[in-house]
Parts: sequence; C-alpha cells; structure tokens
Amino acid sequence: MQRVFEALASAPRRKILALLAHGELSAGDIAARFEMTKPSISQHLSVLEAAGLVTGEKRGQFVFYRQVRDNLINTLNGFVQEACPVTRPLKRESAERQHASDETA
Amino acid sequence: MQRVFEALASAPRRKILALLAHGELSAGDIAARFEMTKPSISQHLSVLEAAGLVTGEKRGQFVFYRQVRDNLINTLNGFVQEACPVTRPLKRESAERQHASDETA
DNA sequence: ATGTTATTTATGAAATTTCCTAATCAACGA
DNA sequence: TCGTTGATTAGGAAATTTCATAAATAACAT
Repeated sequence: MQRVFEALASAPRRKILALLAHGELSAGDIAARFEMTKPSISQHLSVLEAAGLVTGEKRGQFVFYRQVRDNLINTLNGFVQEACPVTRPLKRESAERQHASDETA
Repeated sequence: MQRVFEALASAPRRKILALLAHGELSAGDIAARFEMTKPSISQHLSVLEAAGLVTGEKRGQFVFYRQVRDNLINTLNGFVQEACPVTRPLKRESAERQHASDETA
C-alpha cells in the first residue's frame, strides 16, 4: 500500500504504467519515450517493481516489463473502500445492478 | 493529478482521508488521533487542501475539515482509465452495457 | 482587558527523492 | 575474442518532504 502510493506519486512512473497498459515493453523502449537517462528510468522501474506494479523478465539481451494489473486495482480499491465507502453517485447504480442480478445471483 | 497523488503518498494523510470519510472533524479532533504535533497535522491538512481533497471551514474557534470526495474519485478514475483501460472483469459488463445502449446512442 | 483554547505560520534539522555521470554486467554478432 | 548494445549498479549533488519547536493569530470566556 505505502509502496504503491509512493510509486504513483511520480509523474514519470505513472506515465510508465500508462505505457505498459497496452502491452509489454523493453526497458530501452520505455526510456526512449522520456527525456531522461536510461539509469533514471531503470530506477523508476525498480521502484515500480518493488511496489509490485510491474514485473521485468529478461529475454536475451532485453528486459521486458509489463504491468501487474491486479495489484494496482486491488490497492486502489482497498484505499477507496476506506476513504470513500459507498460513493454516492455509484450507490444508485449499484442498487440497480443488485436488483438486476437478483435472478443470476 | 500530481498534487493528488503526492498527497496520497503519505500514510498520515491517507489516514486523515479515512477519518474524514465518516464526516467532518475539527483540526484538533484529527490531531488527537495521531501521535504527531498539531502543526504537523496542520501541514498535512494544507497539503490535502492544496490537492483539493479536503476543505476547511472556520466556525468560531474551530476549523472543520471535510472531504471533497469528487476530486478523489475523479482523479483515481482518470488515472485508472489511462493505466488500466478495460479492466478485464469489467469488460464483459461494459460490453453488455454498450450493447444495451446501441439504441440510445 | 486578560488569559485560555484552537489553529496556523515560521524556521530549521534530518531523511528521502530525483536525477545525473561513470562504471559494471551480460548477451549478442563479426 | 572483441567490440557493441541493452541494462543495471554505484555514487553524489540538488531539491523536496517530514517532522519538531517556538512564535503568532484569532475566537472565546471571565
């Protein structure tokens, strides 16, 4: 939780996550999209990895990174549960869905 | 966006948001729940306020803080759209809704 | 008016973050 | 084997964050 939010506090790291939303990329491909040196990107990647938000896999010469999507979703969800229980605008929808799924459930 | 995530990167600040989820509290009431001095809490509150996550209203001697829930929800949602477009478990649902709204659209 | 309570502002020390350059490690190809 | 490419590690400077203490501001009660 702490590590995830610390990881998300950095704009470059959020951008990396957004890039990886579409699929895996090598460290170099990622770095190429920033005006920042490769070592700096490498460091950002290790922060993201320590937070469990991405994983890197070495294939040959390259290291391919991809998102670990569940951890991000679960952490944000866990936080929202604490900080915004029963968000108002969604409550009605949720009630409707509940209603609609009475049969399926 | 940047300010919101920076604000969320701190455990005390996330705890403040969780406290305010249940309703407004005075600065002193908040401080009482931490092992931290009032000035430090005051500073955390101003970070949260600068991020648009809470607002303080002075009533008499006290300053009552409450959440600005929309900003938190909208920011997190905006980020999730970028970093996790079409989250798998929701995709099916979303497709169904798309289907259902073909007429209305 | 004066003292008390609630809160913030000012200031500064300690720790952390962010980014760079230089150097190292590892895999590939000639 | 050597040189090259992809990536990380090491080390350090600059900026930021976090927390504290001391002082200031503001509302309240006597």
